[in-house]
Amino acid sequence: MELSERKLKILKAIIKDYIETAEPVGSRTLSRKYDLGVSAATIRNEMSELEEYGYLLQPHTSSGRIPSDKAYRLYVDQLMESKRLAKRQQELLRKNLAQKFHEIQNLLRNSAEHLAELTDYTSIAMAEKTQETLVKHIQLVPVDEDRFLLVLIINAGHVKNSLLKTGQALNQEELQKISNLLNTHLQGKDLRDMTKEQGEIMEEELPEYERTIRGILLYLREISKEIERIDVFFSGTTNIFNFPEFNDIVKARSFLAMLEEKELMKNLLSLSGREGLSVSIGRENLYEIAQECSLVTTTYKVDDRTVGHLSVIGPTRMDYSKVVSVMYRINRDLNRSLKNDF
Amino acid sequence: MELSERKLKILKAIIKDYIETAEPVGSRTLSRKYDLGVSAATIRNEMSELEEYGYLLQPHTSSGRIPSDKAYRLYVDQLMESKRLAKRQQELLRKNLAQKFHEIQNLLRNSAEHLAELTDYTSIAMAEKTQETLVKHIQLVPVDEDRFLLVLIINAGHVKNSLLKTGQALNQEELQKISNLLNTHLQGKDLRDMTKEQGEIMEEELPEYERTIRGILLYLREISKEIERIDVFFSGTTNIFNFPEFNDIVKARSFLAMLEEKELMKNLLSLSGREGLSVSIGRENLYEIAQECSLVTTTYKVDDRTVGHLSVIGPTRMDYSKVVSVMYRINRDLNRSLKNDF
DNA sequence: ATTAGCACTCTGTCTTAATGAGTGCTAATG
DNA sequence: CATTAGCACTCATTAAGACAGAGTGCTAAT
Repeated sequence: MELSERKLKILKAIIKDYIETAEPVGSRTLSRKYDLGVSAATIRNEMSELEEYGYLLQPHTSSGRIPSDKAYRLYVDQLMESKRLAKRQQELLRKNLAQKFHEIQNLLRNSAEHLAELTDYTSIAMAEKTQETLVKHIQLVPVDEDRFLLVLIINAGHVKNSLLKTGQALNQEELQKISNLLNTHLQGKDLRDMTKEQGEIMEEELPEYERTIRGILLYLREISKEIERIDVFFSGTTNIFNFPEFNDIVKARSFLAMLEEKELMKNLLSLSGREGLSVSIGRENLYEIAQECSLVTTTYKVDDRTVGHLSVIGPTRMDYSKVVSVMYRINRDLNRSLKNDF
Repeated sequence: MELSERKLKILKAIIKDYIETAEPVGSRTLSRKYDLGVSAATIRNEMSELEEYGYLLQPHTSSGRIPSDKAYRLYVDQLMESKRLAKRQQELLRKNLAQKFHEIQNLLRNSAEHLAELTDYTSIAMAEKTQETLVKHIQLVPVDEDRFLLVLIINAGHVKNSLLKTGQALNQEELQKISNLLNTHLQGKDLRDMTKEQGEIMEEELPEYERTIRGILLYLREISKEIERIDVFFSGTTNIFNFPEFNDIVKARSFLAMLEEKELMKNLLSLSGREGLSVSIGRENLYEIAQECSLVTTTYKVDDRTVGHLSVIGPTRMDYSKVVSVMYRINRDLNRSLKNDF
């Protein structure tokens, strides 16, 4: 079903107006505000047809019309024009680019903060949990008489460390000996598979360090849970109060409650964005609470492994043009950083 | 100015009732609901005097009265009785205790989550920024052909690490040589004082590793900023929607906006809690936006150094008795964990 | 000193009426 | 024949007025 040139023009005007004002738009306002070259009555007829086709909705019989999810989809895919970034935005982006980060989490978190400031919506950063937890390298580093630092490098480039108590005085050489033992036995093994037997074999080999080795094994098993923790950051959560659709305390609350559900957010982002930049609008989102929102999500990879998502969430009446433009830029910058630094 | 027995009894009843209902309480309700042994008229007279003394406020001429900050202060210091924890709470606390954490941040974050669930208010966890950033130990650990891991231990027990590129192939022995060099020159030095000259001296000593050393120095200077980052976590932020005093969208918004201001929160917590458990009520808080809230804050130390705060924030009409009881327990548990594990 | 009775105050809620933006339909127009 | 002007009708929002309910302060009685 192809829409006529004129219908597209009218639809685009309606969407633009609604994005701007959040008010249902009527035929008269439209003809007065935009130069469409036809009278209000004609627009009325066209609008009526656009409603039949499912592009417009009428909140009640005698009100103006608002765009449907279908209309936004058409708008995002075909109608909208990319926006030039404002000076203020350009500058912020330059700053974002200039900083250096040594952990992907911090990089994402920082970008999320800028993203929220640039778009005036709520931004979400998510550091993807590690899929595998294979031991790559273990190193014990001396600290005090009775403490040492265990450094654990996992295959995916993740590093974990922790101060552990020895229970016995150990010098650097002894620690190195234990490190070597651990590496020969555990390299390539999955953290979740640290069995008791594993420990016993090692303890037999260096029985004088039995207690220390046992402590380490215990720690490795515990840490595997911590590594799988999902990290989700937000910025600009209070921005939603700017939008009349969330002026209702119940709506605002359920929006914020949704953000607090980390598991849900994780799935939402993973589902919404798989490759590059993607937009999911209203009911396209699988979760009901998110169906009055739209998400623009970018996905980041290092060596073909997804390491994180960056996302903007707002009402379906979102300034897609602005958001997409900003995210394209951030996406480009971030990918550059990731390539260079990780 | 000493309050009579009867006045105290009435005041306590008013506070209890207001904490429960959030409605200004009048003399009739009071005499009907609580067994005070005197008529409504007498209560009226007493209330009128309590108002003169500054313990009660009257929102408008013909309404009931609400407690002032002064009244809450009296209540917290002298009137309230500690509450026994409910079964549900006991259980959650046991769970909280059972988990092991290897980073103070995670420990605090987790406790904050439980705290919010237990009290039905908003909880805040703050990991205090490190005051000093003196190098305690540096260790380089081999990873790939072209990458190694730098582990940095700072005096306060903080550990930072990062994957760095060598720019040249380095084996374990060579890395150890560089580690030793770094330790002899940098131990005890402040991270913020890493000067160029410092680097040049070291580069002269091992000129063949010039590039690597330069990279490390650069990293150390950068990381000093990251270490000072404040970490603030929240839990139960949407709980405030349960309270009628935040049913106004403007109030709710400004509350949430306050939480987003990390610097402000940091100061608020640091000021509010210095030792053990402290309560700051309404206008006792220095920041204006926090003056309709009360904070119950606990402070945590390791080796006499403040490492974090845990706090509950809610309306001044807070169930102090419940909150204080819960926090005493968490405080005890947490101090135990800190003593054992850090 | 305490209490019952009463007039008065203020808020919140409900009803009603007025306003205004918008629609759909019909008939006129180029 | 597509377009447009005109008109009756719908629905939401807002303002004003009426009313009930909870509370107070004061006075007089106990």
